[in-house]
Amino acid sequence: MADQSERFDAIVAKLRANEFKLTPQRLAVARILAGSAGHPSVDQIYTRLLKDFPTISLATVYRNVMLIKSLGEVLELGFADGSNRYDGNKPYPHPHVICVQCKQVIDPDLSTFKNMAAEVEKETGYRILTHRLDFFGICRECAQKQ
Amino acid sequence: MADQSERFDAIVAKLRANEFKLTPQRLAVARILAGSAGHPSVDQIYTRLLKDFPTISLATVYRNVMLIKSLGEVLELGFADGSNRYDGNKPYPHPHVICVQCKQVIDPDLSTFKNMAAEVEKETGYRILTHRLDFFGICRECAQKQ
DNA sequence: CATCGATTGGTAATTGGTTGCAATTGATAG
DNA sequence: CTATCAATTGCAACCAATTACCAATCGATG
Repeated sequence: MADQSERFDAIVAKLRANEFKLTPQRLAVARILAGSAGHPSVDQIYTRLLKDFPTISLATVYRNVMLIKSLGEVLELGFADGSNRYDGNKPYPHPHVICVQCKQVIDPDLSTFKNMAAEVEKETGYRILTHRLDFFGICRECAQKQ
Repeated sequence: MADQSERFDAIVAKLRANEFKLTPQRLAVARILAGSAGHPSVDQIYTRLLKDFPTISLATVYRNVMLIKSLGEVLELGFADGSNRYDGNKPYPHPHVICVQCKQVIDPDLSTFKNMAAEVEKETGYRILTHRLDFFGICRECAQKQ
């Protein structure tokens, strides 16, 4: 995992560079995204922020996550069921492992996943822009609860 | 690509084994899925069927695709934008390459993607059930049209 | 050929994440 | 202190793929 405060600083720098105001709500969203513990959904970010900002609006969280995403500082993981998870800690494509029961999302360390995009370009003639590699399974905790 | 008629026969065998009636509409859906040329959406299957079955209902296509999917004979590729593509030719997880412009979906031949699920299980302690590997890019045809 | 449950066709309803909008707030400059 | 204006709030509305519903029809069987 990348350093959390470094990532926070990078996001804030991008916001500054594009002359967006640094409101407390916006900074709080940035701080959570910089950590991205568990790859939170917008709703989870919203819930966490309610403690410090009891009147914050869900719309505000949406807008700020989208704003930071538009600056390239957060990776959006959209799933077929309509749910979205966000990773501002490593805002570039990388493999994920998702527990289908508790919905936890973690980053595995894969030694073998290298230059596969290059191989695909050679094989297919496509110009590859991005990719997704997701593994779906049951985490240790959920397996024990059975 | 697996043999189309073999796949069709396999799907029909599964339908028979589970005592579902072999209606013309159902068989036609099975035939398209067995080929899965271009990894069609439900709507694309529906449009193709309109030529032979001018009164077929979209609901019928949905029902039969879902039925064949429930028998494990078709792979569903759900995307974050809500679109779904189906592959009854290779109904097991495998890599895909998607053109973000024309939405064409093809199957690349990847030599390096092997036993990655096993590596993930070892690394994370998860019991891996399935996976998705998607590359998004621009196909040759769309690249030239620019 | 008769029977009966499965299937079909046509359409309305659903769904829940996301966005639009009017009103309000709050930070900043003068 | 006041004016200004972007940001935020709170809620209503959206939206399109999918599902539910039900009467009419069909497939399989003996």
